[in-house]
Amino acid sequence: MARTTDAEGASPVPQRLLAAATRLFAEQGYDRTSVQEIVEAAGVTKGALYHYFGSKEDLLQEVYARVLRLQQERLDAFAGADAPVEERLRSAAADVVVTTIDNLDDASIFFRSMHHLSPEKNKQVRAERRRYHERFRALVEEGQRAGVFSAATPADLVVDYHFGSVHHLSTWYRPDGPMAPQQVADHLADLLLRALRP
Amino acid sequence: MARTTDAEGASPVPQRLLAAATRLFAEQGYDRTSVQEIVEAAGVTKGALYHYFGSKEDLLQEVYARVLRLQQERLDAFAGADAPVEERLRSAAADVVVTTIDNLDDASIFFRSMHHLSPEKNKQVRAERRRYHERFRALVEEGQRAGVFSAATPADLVVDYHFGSVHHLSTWYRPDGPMAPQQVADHLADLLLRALRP
Amino acid sequence: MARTTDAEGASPVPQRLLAAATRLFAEQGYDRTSVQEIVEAAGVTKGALYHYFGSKEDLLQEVYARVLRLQQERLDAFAGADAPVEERLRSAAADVVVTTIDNLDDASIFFRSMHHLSPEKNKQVRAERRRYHERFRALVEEGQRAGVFSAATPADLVVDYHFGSVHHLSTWYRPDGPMAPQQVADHLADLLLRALRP
Amino acid sequence: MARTTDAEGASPVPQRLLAAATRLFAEQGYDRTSVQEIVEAAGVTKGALYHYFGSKEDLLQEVYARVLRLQQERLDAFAGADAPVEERLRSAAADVVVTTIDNLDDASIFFRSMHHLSPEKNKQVRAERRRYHERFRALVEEGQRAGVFSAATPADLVVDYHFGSVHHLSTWYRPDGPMAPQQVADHLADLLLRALRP
DNA sequence: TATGAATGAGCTTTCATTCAT
DNA sequence: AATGAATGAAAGCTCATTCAT
Repeated sequence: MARTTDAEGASPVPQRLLAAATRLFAEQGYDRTSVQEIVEAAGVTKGALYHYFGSKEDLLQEVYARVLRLQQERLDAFAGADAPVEERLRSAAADVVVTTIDNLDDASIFFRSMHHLSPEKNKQVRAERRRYHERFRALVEEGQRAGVFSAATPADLVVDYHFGSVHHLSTWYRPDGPMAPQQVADHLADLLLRALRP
Repeated sequence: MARTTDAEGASPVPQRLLAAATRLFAEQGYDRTSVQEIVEAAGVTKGALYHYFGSKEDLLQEVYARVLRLQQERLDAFAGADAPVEERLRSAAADVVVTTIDNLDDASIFFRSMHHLSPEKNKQVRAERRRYHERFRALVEEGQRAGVFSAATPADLVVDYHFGSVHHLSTWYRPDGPMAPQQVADHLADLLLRALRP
Repeated sequence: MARTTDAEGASPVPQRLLAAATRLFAEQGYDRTSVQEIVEAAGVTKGALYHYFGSKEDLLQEVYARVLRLQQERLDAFAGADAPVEERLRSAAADVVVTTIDNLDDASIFFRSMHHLSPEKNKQVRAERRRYHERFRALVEEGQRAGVFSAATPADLVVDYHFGSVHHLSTWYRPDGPMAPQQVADHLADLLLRALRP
Repeated sequence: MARTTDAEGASPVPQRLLAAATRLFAEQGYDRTSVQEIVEAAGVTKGALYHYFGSKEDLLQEVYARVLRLQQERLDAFAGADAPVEERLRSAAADVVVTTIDNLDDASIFFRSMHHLSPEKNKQVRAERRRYHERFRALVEEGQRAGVFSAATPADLVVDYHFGSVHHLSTWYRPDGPMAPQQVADHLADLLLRALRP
């Protein structure tokens, strides 16, 4: 009866399905992953999947929702801390790197599979994504207004510059490589802060 | 025979197929694009496609090959110019942004569909990609050795930092938005150079 | 008889299920109607349905049984009345038209979905149907023996001729059309009686 | 390798598919017939079916189109003949009965499966059906104006009365029964003409 | 009396690819 | 050089029914 690690008995069925889907979507991409593979990995049948999720796409959306919620919570915590703005930006910028590396699966899916969502759901995800972006941008603008950050570059562009590098992590970062997640995070946050020096 | 895309006097059919495939892959993704759609868009039949290309995947590889060759040529030109290293880096960094925006289709495909290539072909593409990365890194290292760039961050990471933002362009840049390609390019190059200030 | 909507609370669960099934089978056909739709329309769950009915097919059979019982009762009343045979035939022939129009849903199901019943149940329904046919035929034969109806056509065929037109009603009759049910009934009964003139 | 009677080699693939579908739809109904059954009966694969027909529904529509064309042609011939109106109506009314009996499969499908067509296609079929009805009605009206038919009943209703009995044939007529198709046809046409006597 | 999670078989349709011509 | 009929495997999804509670 032994199946894969996500197999039966361990946790409630919806969670098992979500975990299996996350791993497989990240490994193979959304289109290349069949519903059959997902249910086999989760140790259930198709009927069970469709009992809990309306469609394969719904499963993808749930993955997104979970990631977005998590990242937003962390950003809010770091951005709202009681510290100078440059420290808050640095710690938030580094944290998103570490979190992303710790969940490279989620990150791969995030940037690669967004276009598989229906327009409607895509809009929803983009809206939440926007909230995240804006919270980060507000940090940059706060520093620019305070004069501790250069205002030479529009804050929007600064945010996209940094998140580009986060997005890119899943392309090049390897857990068995020479750099620890925290090291990478420190370097990337440092680059951001240095770019913002007045 | 003349199999390459821009070669002399080749039949227009392969080019038409390549162009159609590029557009459709960018719009819908590789998996969501059927061979039938491609041949219809190119105005030929399936038999013709399989006469020129061994498989759908071959078509994708050709798209990659074309993009990679183009970008490598441009980088070589900028990096090898007769100018101070900071100017050469700035112009190369800005140029890749403009070129990417001018060919957002290619860029979308590039970062989204790489994993659809077979391991063998993937290796080939990664090798060429590596050459590109290394030429860029060499520029950074040259500046670091010369003391005009800070050496606080490993050059590799600097390159990935910048290319992350380039990669990210297809996610957020809109041609009808407020910023012209050159403006975006100048800002992003500026951020890079500022981050490298000693 | 208080059948408000099919929603919960109004009437006993089996009736609610039967009413919902009747409407949905008529609207969409037996195969196109899912058990899920039926229980939702009836405001209960699947378990409840399977508590009262052994299967989806049983539900269909109940619909048939109800219709057949009703029509047989009416025919018996009209055919056994104390009146000349031509009046009894005319009123019975007209009544089945009015009753059918008043229950077009039942009629649609009757002629369209009979083949969904298992052979066993089909036989049962056909037997009851036969009883109905024979009571009607007896009326015709009575008139033929009495010389008030022409005997040129076998009574069986006469009955099928008339019931063909009744069957056909669900194809063309529209409640919002120009003719009232009773008008249609009078015309069709008249055609039958005229065809039987010696 | 022996398959059913519709199997490979006999006739072109589309015809084989159409023939197999007609038989199966009539025997089991549209919903109960799987695409798999059709292609097996025709001795081809699913891919072949979808090469020629866009969908299962398209197959049904083709069956309809063929029947409608045939019946319209026959009616036009009989109605336009050079003979007294009562003879033309009688022969047309009898012919549709014989033709229907000769193609009981088509008739079963016709009246049982119309509602499986999409609204769009249903409209198309209804329009052609209407043409047929109107040609027949014109015959009745011609006789009514000429005074050879009673005008007591609206011509529309007369037509529906007769076609009800034709429609009904697939419910009761059995080829191995006591009456030959032509006998049934003569009786039914006779009933119609008798009902129309002034 | 009633729930609803779970099953497993079956459904229609899509698609990259082959091959005789 | 090019066609297009045909394949065969796999896809996402539906559904009547069961059963522990």
